[in-house]
Amino acid sequence: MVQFSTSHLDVCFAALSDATRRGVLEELGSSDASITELAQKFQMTLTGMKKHVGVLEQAGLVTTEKAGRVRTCRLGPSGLEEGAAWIEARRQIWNARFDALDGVVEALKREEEVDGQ
Amino acid sequence: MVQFSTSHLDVCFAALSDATRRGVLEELGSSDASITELAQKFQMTLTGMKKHVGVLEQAGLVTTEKAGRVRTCRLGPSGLEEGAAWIEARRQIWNARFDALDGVVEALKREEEVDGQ
DNA sequence: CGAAAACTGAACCATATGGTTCAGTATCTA
DNA sequence: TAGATACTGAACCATATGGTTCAGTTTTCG
Repeated sequence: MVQFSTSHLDVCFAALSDATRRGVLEELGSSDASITELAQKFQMTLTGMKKHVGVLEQAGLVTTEKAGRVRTCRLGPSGLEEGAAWIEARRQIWNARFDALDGVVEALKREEEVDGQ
Repeated sequence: MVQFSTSHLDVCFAALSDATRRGVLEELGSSDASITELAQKFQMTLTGMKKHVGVLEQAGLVTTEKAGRVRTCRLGPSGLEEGAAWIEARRQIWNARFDALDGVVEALKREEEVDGQ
């Protein structure tokens, strides 16, 4: 069974709960960027953006590296895995419960078989 | 392309960023519960737990119904769908980028294979 | 060298969050 | 009807969050 490191899920989901930070992740999905570039894109001071990047970094969602004056931000190596795993595990229980309530027992049965529970 | 209702993702991820609330969701995954029961389980005042339930309800993750004195909480009908969809979409970009970069991706791939559990 | 660019850190501010207590209200139940 | 149970709401508190400004520091470049 997967063990969820509680505190990391905290910071991971908290990082994702801000629209600006999700925007930064999308931005970095298409290309790496400096703090300055991100700050301009999101109409924010350098300092403000640096804080957001700090939060994302803390959550393992991005990594940064400074070369000369410029700190370059890129997507982290596996940041979303844990959060995705937690959500997927919950979703199985979720859907099983609603299938049962709807009277559509097929999915539930299948879940139970796989689950070994 | 999927359009993500920004403000709902905000409240959804924010709701998930607290360990107590994730615990409540797990609890409700096995059975419905009253505010009192949840408060006892998580060693918290009624008022405190009611706030947490309020946050989860706002996020669409639980629904509640009051019968007599007792408010019963249960899992909401589709609360995690949007968050899960956002994460999955990001993960594809994520993984594509790391596939291109090579490196740490092996472990990540293995995770994905096991994911079908 | 000297000035501009890019970041960093401290300090500040308003608001939100996670929790409490206390004082209700509504609903059982004896 | 009286008292216990279950919740509700207001008020409060400490800390966190999202943002700012301002005053640096380090690099780059003419």
